[in-house]
Amino acid sequence: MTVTRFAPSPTGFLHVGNLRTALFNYLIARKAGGRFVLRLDDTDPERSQERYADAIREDLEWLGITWDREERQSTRLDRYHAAADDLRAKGRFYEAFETPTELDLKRKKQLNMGRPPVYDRAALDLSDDARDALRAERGPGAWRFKLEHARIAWTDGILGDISIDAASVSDPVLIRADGQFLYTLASVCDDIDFGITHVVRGSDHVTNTATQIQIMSALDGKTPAFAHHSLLTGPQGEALSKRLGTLALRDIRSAGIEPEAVLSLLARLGSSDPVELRHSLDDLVAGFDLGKFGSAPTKFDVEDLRPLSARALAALSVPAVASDLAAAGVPDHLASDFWTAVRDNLSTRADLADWWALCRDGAAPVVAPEDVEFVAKARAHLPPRPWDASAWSSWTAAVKEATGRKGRGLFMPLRLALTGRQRGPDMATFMPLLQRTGFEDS
RNA sequence: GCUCCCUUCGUCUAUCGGUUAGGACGCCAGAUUUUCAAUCUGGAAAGACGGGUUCGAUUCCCGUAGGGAGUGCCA
Repeated sequence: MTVTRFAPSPTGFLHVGNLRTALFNYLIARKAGGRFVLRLDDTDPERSQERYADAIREDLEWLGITWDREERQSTRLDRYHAAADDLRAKGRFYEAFETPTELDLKRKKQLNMGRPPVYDRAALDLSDDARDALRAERGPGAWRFKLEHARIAWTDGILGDISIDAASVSDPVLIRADGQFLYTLASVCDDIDFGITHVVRGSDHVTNTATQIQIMSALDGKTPAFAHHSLLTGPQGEALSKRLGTLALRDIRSAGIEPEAVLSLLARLGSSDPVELRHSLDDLVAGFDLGKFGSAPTKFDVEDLRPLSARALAALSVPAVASDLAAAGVPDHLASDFWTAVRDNLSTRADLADWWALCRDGAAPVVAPEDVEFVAKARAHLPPRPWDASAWSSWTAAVKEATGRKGRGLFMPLRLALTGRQRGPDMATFMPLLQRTGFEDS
C-alpha cells in the first residue's frame, strides 16, 4: 500500500512551499488509495512549539487536507536509542569530540586549500585511550554515521537517475553531544517504522536523501521511492524565504484568498498541466502525476492567487456564502438577488460588505463636468420607486430618447451617478437592490 | 571553493533529431446587436551564448554565462 507523509517541524507557520510538499504527498496517497501521515518533526525542543503544531493542523484543515495518522518524533526517543545501538553494534557509528568552533576552523582551512569542506574523520582514528581522555575532558561527543564511500544512486520521481558521491559529504552527526537526536536519524527510523513507501520533499533534501539511503540500509530498512520537487522562488527568482512573511498560509487566508485557489495553483504550478480552478481536492487527485513536474526552480507570484480566488468565490452558491451575507448585513429576503448581482464583481468576501453598504446607504453621485447637464436630464426620467428588474432598461431607454446618447456615453455617467463607481455589478440586476441613492437625494 | 539540479513566449510548461515550436495563466483586441466587470472569440509573444556530432538540431555531446539547492552538533 502506498503510504506518504508530510513532516513539518513545528517551529513556524506553514508557507506555500510547505504546502506544495504536503499537497504532493497527500495527492499521491489519495490517488493510490493509500495512507497519508502527518508527522511533526519536533526533535529540537528549543525551537518546537505547541502553538505551531496547532497552527499547522489548522492550516491543513482550512485547505481540506486530511491525514490518516499523526505522529510526533518527541514521543519516539526509545526507538531512536535502539537504532543508535544498532548502528554502533554494526560499526557504522562513531563518537567525535570536535567542538563546533574546531569544525568551523577545519572547514575554513579546507576551503582555503580549494578542497571540499568534508569532515576528515579524525575521530575515527582515535585510540580507545584517546577517546576516553577526550570524553573525560570534554564530556560526551557527538555521534556520526560512517558513510560508505561509494556513489549513492537512485531513480528520483522527478529528477530521474541521480547519484551523489558519498565522499563529497561529511559523515552526518545523528546524535548531538547533548544527547539530542537529529532529524536525519529520526526521519529514517520513522519512514521505516511507518512503512512510508514514497518520500516527496523539496530538492533541498537531495543530499540528505543520499545519506539517508545508506542509513536505512544499515538499519535493514526498505528504502522508499524518493522524489524531489523544485523549490519555489519569488517572481524575480529570489529565494522565497526572503519574503516568507507574506507567504504564510495564514496570511493568505486572512487576505481573503479562497482555499480552492491556493490548492489549484500549488497542485499544478511547475507541472505541464494547466493551472485551472478546481473546486475540490478530489478533482486535483484525478490527473496528478509527479512525472509532469519539472526540476527547474519555479517562480511563484502570490498575485496569481487573486483571479483564481475571485473565480472560486463567484462559483459559490447562496448557502455557501450565507454567513458572509448575513455578516455584511444583507437582509435574508434580498440575499439571493444580492448575491446574483455581485458575485462576479468580488475579489474577496470582504467586498460583500462594501457592496451592501452601497446598496443600503447609497453613494455620493460622481458626475463629470461635461456630463452635468446630461445627468440632470436623466434625473428627470428616473422611474418611480419601487425599482424592479426592468427599471434600468426603461430608464436608460427613456434617457437615450431624450438625449440621443448611447453606448458608453449613455451608461457610464448613469452608473457613476447611481453608484459613484466606474466598476460594479450589472446595473439591471443591481439597480433594484439600491435601497437609496445619493442621486435621488441630490 | 566543492557537490547536485536547472536554462523554450512575461509566467508554468509540451516537443522522446525533421513541427507553421503546441497549451495554460497573464497581456492586447473584438464580440456580447446597451457601460465596467464576468463570459466568449481572436491576436501578439519563446528555444541563454559558443562550439561540436548529424543530411538536419530546441532536442545528443562539450564549454561559457546565468539561476536554484546543498556543503550544520537546523529541519
